Amino acid sequence: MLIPWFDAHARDLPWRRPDTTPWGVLVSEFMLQQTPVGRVAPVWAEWLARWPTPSAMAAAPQADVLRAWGKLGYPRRALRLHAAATEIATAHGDRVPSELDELLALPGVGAYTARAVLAFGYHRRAAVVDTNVRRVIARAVHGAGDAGPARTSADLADAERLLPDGPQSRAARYSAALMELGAVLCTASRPRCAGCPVHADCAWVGAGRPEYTGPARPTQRYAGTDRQVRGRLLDVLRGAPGPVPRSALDAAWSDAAQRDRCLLSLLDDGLVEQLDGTSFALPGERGTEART
DNA sequence: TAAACGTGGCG
DNA sequence: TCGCCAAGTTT
Repeated sequence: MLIPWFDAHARDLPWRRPDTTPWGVLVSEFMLQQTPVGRVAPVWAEWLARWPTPSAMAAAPQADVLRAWGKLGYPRRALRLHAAATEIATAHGDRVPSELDELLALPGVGAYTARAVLAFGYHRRAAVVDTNVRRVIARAVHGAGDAGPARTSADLADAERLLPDGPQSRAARYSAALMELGAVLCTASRPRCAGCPVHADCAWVGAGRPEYTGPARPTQRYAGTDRQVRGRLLDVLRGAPGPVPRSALDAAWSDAAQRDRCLLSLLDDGLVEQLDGTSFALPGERGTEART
């Protein structure tokens, strides 16, 4: 019932097209780590057109990759994807690995992304546990109002137990369907149980849809945080055609102590390079003259 | 294990 | 307006 529903209602996302390569899937999964589908789609298309293979991306300077990443957020992901591309190009013959342990060894690839590549890139039997699947399992299997704190190995075991027997491609499709269910129907707020293909078997519905009772997720602020300051600084570098003088970065945030601390952390993360005493640039940037 | 890590849309 | 939330990973 879940797969037929998916057959009929799956969103037409660009990375789901049949001609998408495992590399295309890997790129999409990096971008989708904490960034909504709607913002990823246009950027993903540009990336695949520009860098259709891992080696193509590996050949690009990090600065180009960071600019192309734009405002997707968490730019360390762009650096890790570039590093993964380099490793795939040099150590895997330019082919995205199709073994779980090899995928997990790539920078920026964790339990979710590795299995997503197996399922969506290679149509292999793999349980994917993301925020959507965690919520669906919490409700449909355990009758809870929502997923509480991470229970990583238990969720993975639950998800694996749900996978249908038979061809691996069918289990892979089931994984996609489970995610889709959480993304479009079994949503965090106001789930649309009417029209849910597993409504009749849902433990949460069976229990009368009880409220979530677990601990509240810690609310994370953004305004005034180092994350915002780092974002501002990086935005200056992305927007400039080349290296910028320190004064350009100084203008991005008034609190000098916080600004300096954040610049140091960006340098430490490899997201920014210092070219000389007074000029800064995205890593791998060509050109040496600072512009005002 | 908890905290850090960007950004923007929506109710 | 503002809190919530979005296909996580790393340290």
